[in-house]
Amino acid sequence: MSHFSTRLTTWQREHGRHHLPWQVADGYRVWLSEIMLQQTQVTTVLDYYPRFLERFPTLADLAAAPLDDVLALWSGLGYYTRARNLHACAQAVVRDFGGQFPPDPALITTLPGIGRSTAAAIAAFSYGTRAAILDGNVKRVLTRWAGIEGFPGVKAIENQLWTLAEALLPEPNSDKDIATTAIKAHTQGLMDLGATICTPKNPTCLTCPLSSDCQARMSGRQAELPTKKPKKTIPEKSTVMVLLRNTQGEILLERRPPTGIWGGLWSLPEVSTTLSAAEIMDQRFGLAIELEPALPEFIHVFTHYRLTITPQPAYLIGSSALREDQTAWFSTSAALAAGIPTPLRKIIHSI
DNA sequence: AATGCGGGGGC
DNA sequence: GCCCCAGCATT
Repeated sequence: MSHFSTRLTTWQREHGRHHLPWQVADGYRVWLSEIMLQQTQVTTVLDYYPRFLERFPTLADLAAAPLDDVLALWSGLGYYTRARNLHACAQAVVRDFGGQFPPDPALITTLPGIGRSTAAAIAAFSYGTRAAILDGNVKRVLTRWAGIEGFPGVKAIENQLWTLAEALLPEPNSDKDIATTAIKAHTQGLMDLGATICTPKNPTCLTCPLSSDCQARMSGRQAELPTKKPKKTIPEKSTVMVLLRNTQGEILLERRPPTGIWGGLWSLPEVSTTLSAAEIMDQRFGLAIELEPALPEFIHVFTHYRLTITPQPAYLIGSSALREDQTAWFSTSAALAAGIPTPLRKIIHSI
């Protein structure tokens, strides 16, 4: 029986994915893909990635751009801290590393938005650096192959998986080209195996290069491993979003605080109930408004809570003058082109 | 060590 | 509905 990594890399070269747009030895493109792919499926990223690269062809372009432009292109992708860190990271790479990612993962992890696994992926794909990744795919492959019980999100299990991932890396090779090629095929192989063979449900073990000594397969525990995340009931929340339009049909948007949900995005002002909407809008923005009938409420689901949103249309009575720079009037087309959360996109499309 | 942070694909 | 996705930062 050949070594784990030998079987994996051989399989990857024959059956793995080779035509994803970020499979290039270019630190900028690799990094961008890795950030977009954090907790986000390949099919989703395939939609955003080319648009982003078209607007920001180089890392220097991204570093020089306004954050708002970055958020606009990230709109709908979620986890918006990633976009803010992406922008800050581009500037840090220009400032500290002359515009190129260093090949050492220990240096790469110091950059904003890049943790241990992402740093290893960037180093491995860009330079062939010998470093282990540990994403959702790898956790699934390794817990099954080694028969590791316990939710992989728990620190002790995760540490165990990191140790195993390191131990399974291809042996160092004095031939630099052989070594880098092996690292790339190994790293890509783990991801490809998790995505196409060792899937969460109904893994196709018959075509898996690791099945002969896979502990889960040998004991028929493919469905039990990896151990599921403990379930928790998610809370229900509700909000009223004030859809205020001026005489030109523009919408009042407010920039959200940099941290918390939808951090840094433009969104509608929120109030707790429709009853207090007019009063709050007067107090907070100095705007006199008149309410219209509320639009149908709808539910927006997050990973950690469900939010019932009531869109509350209103029109302006007096002046449209704004006293804060965190608020602004947007035409509907300008709003759709800005960094806004998905529910607001939905509301604008409904009016 | 646990929690917050989006949105959607796929079943 | 439910599970989970090329995780990280913060507490």
